[in-house]
Amino acid sequence: MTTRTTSRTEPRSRLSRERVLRAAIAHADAGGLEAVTMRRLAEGLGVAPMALYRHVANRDDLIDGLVDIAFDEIELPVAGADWKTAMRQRAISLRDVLLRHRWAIGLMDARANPGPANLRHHDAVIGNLRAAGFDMAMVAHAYSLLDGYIYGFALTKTNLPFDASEEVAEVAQSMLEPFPVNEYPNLVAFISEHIVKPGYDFGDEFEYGLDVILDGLERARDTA
Amino acid sequence: MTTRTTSRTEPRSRLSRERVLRAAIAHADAGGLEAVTMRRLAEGLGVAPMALYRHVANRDDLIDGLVDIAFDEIELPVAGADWKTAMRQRAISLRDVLLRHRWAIGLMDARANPGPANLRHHDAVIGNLRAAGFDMAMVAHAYSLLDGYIYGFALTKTNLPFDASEEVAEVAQSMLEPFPVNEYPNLVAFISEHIVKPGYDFGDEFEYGLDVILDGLERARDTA
DNA sequence: CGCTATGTGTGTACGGCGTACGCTAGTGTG
DNA sequence: CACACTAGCGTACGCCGTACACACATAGCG
Repeated sequence: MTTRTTSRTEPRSRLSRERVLRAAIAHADAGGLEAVTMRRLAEGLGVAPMALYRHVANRDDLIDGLVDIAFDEIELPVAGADWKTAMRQRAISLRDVLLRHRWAIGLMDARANPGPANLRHHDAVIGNLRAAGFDMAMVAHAYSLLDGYIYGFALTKTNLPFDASEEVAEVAQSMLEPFPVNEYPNLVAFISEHIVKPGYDFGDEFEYGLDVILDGLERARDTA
Repeated sequence: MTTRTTSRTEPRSRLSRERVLRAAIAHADAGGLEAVTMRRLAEGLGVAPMALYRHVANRDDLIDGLVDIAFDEIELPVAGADWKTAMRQRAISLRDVLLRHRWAIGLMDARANPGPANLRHHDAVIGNLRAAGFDMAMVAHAYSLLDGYIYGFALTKTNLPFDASEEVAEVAQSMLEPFPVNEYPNLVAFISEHIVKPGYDFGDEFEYGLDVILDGLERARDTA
């Protein structure tokens, strides 16, 4: 019991920007960004809605805070390592963060007010590529290709209207049901002969594509 | 004057799903999906909000309609052409659609109720790759890599907090302003030595990355 | 012509949202 | 003790999607 002040003061529960952000992340992870409403947040924290505005300027500022927390969760590329290893690991880490915090996907590169974790991350990636002999133009090429792919893959995987591979078959069937049989023969063949087969998992595609990209970038750097 | 019915009937303006969707696209293109509210739509069409519900089931059904219109705007891959040419052209067309209809980016692959244009498009792409000698596994690899990149690039470009290259310098400066000088040396060098230089345009990165991917896929198919 | 069924547009209302504004009560510093 | 500062609150406003019951025009039919 740290009771230095006279009266009992607050035994716990004092609000703070940190507590608000943590509650917001929990809501967002569970129900998407739209589940993050000031009223629900306040209720969960046992506080009136307007109390939140003492700690965040408005909903947009709150979201800026969420995004920087997400950036902070990305493993920075290991400084000394081979660039390909380092980029591969940071790509996988970024993908993991995006799948853990689906709400972040459209936001990570969209904030006009980036936080420190955001800037630190980009600084480290650029430094790693530069150290590996990429010139500025190749850094720009590599960054846009890698991040485009990573964000796009996470976006696609997150948005797929099914979760587990067991559901695929029924979802696919209900999608095609309203249309004449054989209207889309290639699509039907692709789904029935490959996608619904045991062992296929869309999530596995990520590393295949990543390696195609990394190999391509290496070749481009070496022939430049 | 096609006056077959007795009275003057309606001189114009009868509502229809088509008219509602067209109005919604205009709003979305101008102000994003959040600008598409039933009330604003109705006002623009000179009609009461609830009138819209005779033509769309609800806001979600309306968005399903928008997405299928976007799919319909993608040029299908030319059937007879070399696969690389065809994929390149369809990728560029898809990117153009996504940049024209930014609101579509998170939605194209997210609908549980895809429309006919959506299915027709995927059927054509799969058919083209199959005809070029890609086996089912390689079709899956190629599709996920290409679409991941295309969606991700569009997402990134759309979200960048600046539009024209002239603004880059000031935006970058205002981003870094709150932080100590030399806190992010690699990032600062990258921006000042490359991004703000005349002639650099992030939009140009798209085709560079696209060609890296297409070359990588070709190599993978041939060595399989 | 009149009668009736059908479908299109309307008015009202409800519950939820973000947040502006002004108040209160408790705290830390002199 | 006085006082400024701060955190939290209550109220209110103007948005949002949409449920529901109704008005009205039209079309089919005798």
